[in-house]
Amino acid sequence: MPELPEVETLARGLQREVAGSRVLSVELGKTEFMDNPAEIERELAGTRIERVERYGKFMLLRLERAAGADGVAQESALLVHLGMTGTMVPRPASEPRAKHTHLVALLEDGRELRYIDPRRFGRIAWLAGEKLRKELLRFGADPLLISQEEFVQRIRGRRARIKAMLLDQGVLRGVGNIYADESLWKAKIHPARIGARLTVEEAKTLHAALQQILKKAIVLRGSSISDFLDAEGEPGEYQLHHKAYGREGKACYRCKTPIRRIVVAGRSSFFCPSCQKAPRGMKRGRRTKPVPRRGASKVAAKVAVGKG
DNA sequence: CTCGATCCCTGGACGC
DNA sequence: TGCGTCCAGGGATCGA
Repeated sequence: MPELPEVETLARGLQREVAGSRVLSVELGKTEFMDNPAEIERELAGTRIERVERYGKFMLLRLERAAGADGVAQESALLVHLGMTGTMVPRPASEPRAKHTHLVALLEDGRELRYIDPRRFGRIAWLAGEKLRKELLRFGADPLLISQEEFVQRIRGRRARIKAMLLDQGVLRGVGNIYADESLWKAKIHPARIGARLTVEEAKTLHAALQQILKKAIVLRGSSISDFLDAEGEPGEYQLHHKAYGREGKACYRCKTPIRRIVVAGRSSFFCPSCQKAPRGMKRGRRTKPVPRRGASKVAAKVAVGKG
């Protein structure tokens, strides 16, 4: 699945391969996962891709500035989310198109930039000006840029489970299931722990673990799980370094205890039951056991208005 | 606020 | 070999 390291890898590849190219024409396949297919086709055709960058799990194809409805030039971009199985690759136009190719942008040098996505869990949108700005503001901090202080403050400021928080794109943009589990394993924190109950030390450790893992994964060009390939068609290698994700029943690399899989925040969560101690009140097997909260009355809820 | 459930979708794994 | 079934999972949405 493309998460931050995979998207970063692909965005860097596309920056090398297609930045500066002009799009001559556009062909669309299945379009129900696109925000506004007609607009995408119209706006992309004839424009120039100025640069490609990563934003969370999105790739941003920054486009040449063009006049908006009011005649004033505004910034615009094609937002591409790869979902579970999406990829975007430049290929010679003469090469047969892969099955599930849903967007094809013909470039002036005779290549085509192709978006391929069997499951269509991805998203493609064209946005400009204020709409673009507002869309980007929906997302939280970049996990590679967030300071330790801010990370600790955010994590400890909420009562959601840490796994859910790591996956919440409004908190951190770009972390998905693999890297959430890997960083929690490295930091020795159970995925079902409540964020607000982490110690400052634990939160600091998690911040460091997350950044180290993401950086290493980028160096190794991401994890190739469901046939992820970079812009050159090469698989990543980080999947060979996974310590928790996908290792149910296998020995923990630290203590030999078999790795377990539970569902947290609706997602498979792999962890070492020995290194990553379960929070109190969550003993084995028992799910749906909410921690009783003192003082969380309706009165308190009513007062809690007017907070961002 | 936070939760779980449900839906979207296809391919791969598995059982017979 | 060829079915049918189950499952994976990011994100939107909805009800609790």
